[in-house]
Parts: sequence; C-alpha cells; structure tokens
Amino acid sequence: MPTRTAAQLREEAARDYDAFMAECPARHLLDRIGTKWVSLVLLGLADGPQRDSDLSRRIAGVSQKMLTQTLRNLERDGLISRAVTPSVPVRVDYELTALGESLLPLVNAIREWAESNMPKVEAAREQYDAL
Amino acid sequence: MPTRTAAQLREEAARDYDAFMAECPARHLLDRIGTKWVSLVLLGLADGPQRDSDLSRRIAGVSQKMLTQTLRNLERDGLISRAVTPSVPVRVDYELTALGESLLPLVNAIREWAESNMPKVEAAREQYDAL
DNA sequence: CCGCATCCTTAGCGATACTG
DNA sequence: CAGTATCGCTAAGGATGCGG
Repeated sequence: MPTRTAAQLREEAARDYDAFMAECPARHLLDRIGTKWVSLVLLGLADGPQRDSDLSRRIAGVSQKMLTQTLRNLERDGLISRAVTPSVPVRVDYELTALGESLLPLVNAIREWAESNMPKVEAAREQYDAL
Repeated sequence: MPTRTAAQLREEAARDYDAFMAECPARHLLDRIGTKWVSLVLLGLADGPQRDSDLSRRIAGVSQKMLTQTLRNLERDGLISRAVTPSVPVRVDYELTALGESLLPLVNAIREWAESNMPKVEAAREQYDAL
C-alpha cells in the first residue's frame, strides 16, 4: 500500500494546479482576449471611439448578444469605457482606456505573427491530415 | 417594403463575416493559443524537449486527455514535433519546431503584459462589481 | 438605438476505465 | 509509459423576441 492513494495524489495535483493557475496571470489574460470577439472589438476601437451600432457594423457577423457581452466584460476589466448620451433614442459610445490601448501592441503582434505564419500552419495541417 | 428583408441583411452580414473571418488569420491563431493548455505546453517545452510524462508533471493539473489532445493539435499545426522511441515501455519526446519557437516571444509578451497589468484589471473588476 | 431575457445547440473539458 | 474511448457536465454562443 502506497503512502498516498491515487485520490490523494490527484488532490495534491489539483492544489498545485490551482496554485499554478492562480499565479499565472497569463492564463487569465488569454481567457479574456482568447474569447471569440475580444480582439476584434479592440481592433474596432483602435482608431477612436465608436458607437455600439458602428461596432456591430464594423465587426460583421457578430450577434448583438455577443457584442454587448464582450463590451460589458471589457468594461468590467477596465479596458474600455462606456459613455451614454441620454437622448432619444439613446446613444452609447465606447472607447479604449489607457489600459486597453496598452494592449493594442500585443494584439497587433499577434496579428502580425498570424499573418506571416498562419499559412505555414495551414500547410502543416494539410500535410498532417494527408497521412 | 424595403428592398432587402432583415433575413437578407443577415445573410449578407454572414457572408461579410465569413470573408472577414477567412481573411483574419489572427482569429485562427487565437482560436489555437487561446485554448486552455496551449500556452502552458509551449512554455513547458520552452527550455528543451520533454517526455509526455514530464510535461504532465510540469503542467500540474492537466488531465491526460487534454494533454494528449493539445499535443496532437500542436503537432498537427507544425508547432511541435513528436519523436517515438520504440523501447519497452515506449518513450515519446516532444519538442518545439522552429515555427513553435517563433511563437515563444509572443507567449512571453502576453505573459509579461499580464504580469504587469492583470492586477489593474482585477482592481477594475472589483470596482465594477462593487456598484 | 441599445440591450436584456429566453431557448437551444454545440464544443470544451474532466473523470474513469481500458489497451499495447 | 503513452494513448484511446466513453460518459456527462458546463459554458459559449447563436436566434429570436420584448422593453426602455
């Protein structure tokens, strides 16, 4: 009989895991910007404030639900700010905060890597699938 | 009666969306590296080849299923290579390809941004939630 | 114009058990 | 040691319709 059972080992691993994840902000960040529309919204706001309706046009194909949800999350995280003009009908403008803007270089770096290297990835994938 | 119905407009948006997505490799990339374990595996392989079992220990908390799945996807995308030594028991080593290594600076950039800025994000979130 | 609420379908992921 | 197969849960996300 081992000093620790498999279940205990799993528990320990889970604790290590939690600790690792907790001290790994990168994962948290990827959880954010990895979600389907975040990068597109950030890029959509890159060249100045935009209205909700403008964004939904700029980011063709986004459902109104996901746009709102994405914007809410970004606002909550302090990456964008939301300004409501109480006219009739209402007007809502979104804008990158300083924190949000500081993320743009990263998003652009990702985009650049992707633009120059994704073709290779596609090629590798086709070759792999051909086997 | 409008020249185009709402349904038609949605269809057009969907086509635009497809075109946009198709020509937007960054999204594809984020779909990859955004998944839960990819960045951790890349970092796990950053300082040299590793055996499957090594990786599963380095990346505490990853299930064996997800580790295999992640490794397979990365291999398929040409980001890592897989070397099998047909001993008994088998030995499998994984290693970053050149393409995979070229992704490391990006992963590290993400990690650095996260380490310096996630506290601000957390703070923003708490403040937002306090309302 | 903006966004919430509801329903429903799929994809991600973990747990477990089994093979060479 | 490395990998596969199955089950079941949960979260993501799209469609639609209502309300300020």
